[in-house]
Amino acid sequence: MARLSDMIEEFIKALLEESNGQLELQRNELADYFECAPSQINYVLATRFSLDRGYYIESRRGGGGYIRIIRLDMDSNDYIMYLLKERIGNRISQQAAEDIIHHMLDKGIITERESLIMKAAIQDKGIGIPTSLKDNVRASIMKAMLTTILKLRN
Amino acid sequence: MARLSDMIEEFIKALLEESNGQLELQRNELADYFECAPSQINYVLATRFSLDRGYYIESRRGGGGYIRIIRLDMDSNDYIMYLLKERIGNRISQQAAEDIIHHMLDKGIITERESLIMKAAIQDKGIGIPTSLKDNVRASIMKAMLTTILKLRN
DNA sequence: GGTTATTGACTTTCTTTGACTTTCATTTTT
DNA sequence: AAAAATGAAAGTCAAAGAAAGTCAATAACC
Repeated sequence: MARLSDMIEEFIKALLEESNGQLELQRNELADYFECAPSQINYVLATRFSLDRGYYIESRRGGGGYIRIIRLDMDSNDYIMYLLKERIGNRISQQAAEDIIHHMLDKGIITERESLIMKAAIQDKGIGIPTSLKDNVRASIMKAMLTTILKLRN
Repeated sequence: MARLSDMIEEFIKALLEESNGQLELQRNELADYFECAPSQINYVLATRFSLDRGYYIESRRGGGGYIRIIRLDMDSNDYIMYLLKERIGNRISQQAAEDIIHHMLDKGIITERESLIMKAAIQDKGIGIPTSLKDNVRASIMKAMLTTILKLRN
């Protein structure tokens, strides 16, 4: 039972592929095409095309409005440095960490197997301690793994 | 009069047979089919399709949700099963964990890169919390990663 | 009597929808 | 020409819907 959101995600990714990582679309048009509420498009953008997943969104309202989706393309080493120095502080949610791992896989920094091992390591369920500390422990683990990956690349 | 749980177990096993050891199902659908409470399905999964018995379960909630059941190849994975069931309890030292990872690398179960990522994830330094809990957290993480690897080797 | 099954109420997670708001461009009034 | 009205977008947020999870109470079976 394919989810609508997944179909829209695939559709947008195919368009991005064709158009070299950047595209503009009309929210209502797309909603019409998929016969859904316009706000469904926002949901897909928020959950599947977030910054952590490596996309940047710009838009404009009013007549002639649009939504522009940009696939970010940073050098992999720079990206990992950015994650270590800026993105991950001393706490990070499971969702955000998963999105980052997803993105690293997308960029070919890690293999699929590696991505699954990493996701296992940062799971709430995996980290068996008080919720208040989970995000902190997760941040530490994530940074330790990223540091290792960075080393591997140099 | 065979017990309901046994019937459901048989049913799922037959499906697994047909589908080469991996299948996806809808909890409510199956519960409807057997005219039982949905939570009965969870009971069957917990008691008959546990990791101990060689199955791995994944699921997702919400619209388009599912339950995925994966039959693991117990024979070729007996070392990992041993680790999960016997060797690693609810605590493990960094040294012991590293030894295990090293051994898995030696046996060709994981790649060198994977071994380094795993070691990063279970380092004392990686896990930034009170020493008293470190060994417990490490055990959880280790088991989560091993479980994932089990699935990968299927 | 103790273990194993079954059920149901409640919770959590993820998705979809719709009502309402904001922003911008164009057209109409004054 | 400036101001006001209109219409055409996109944004927000909360409610409804669609699954699966949890847990404790009861029931059934050795």
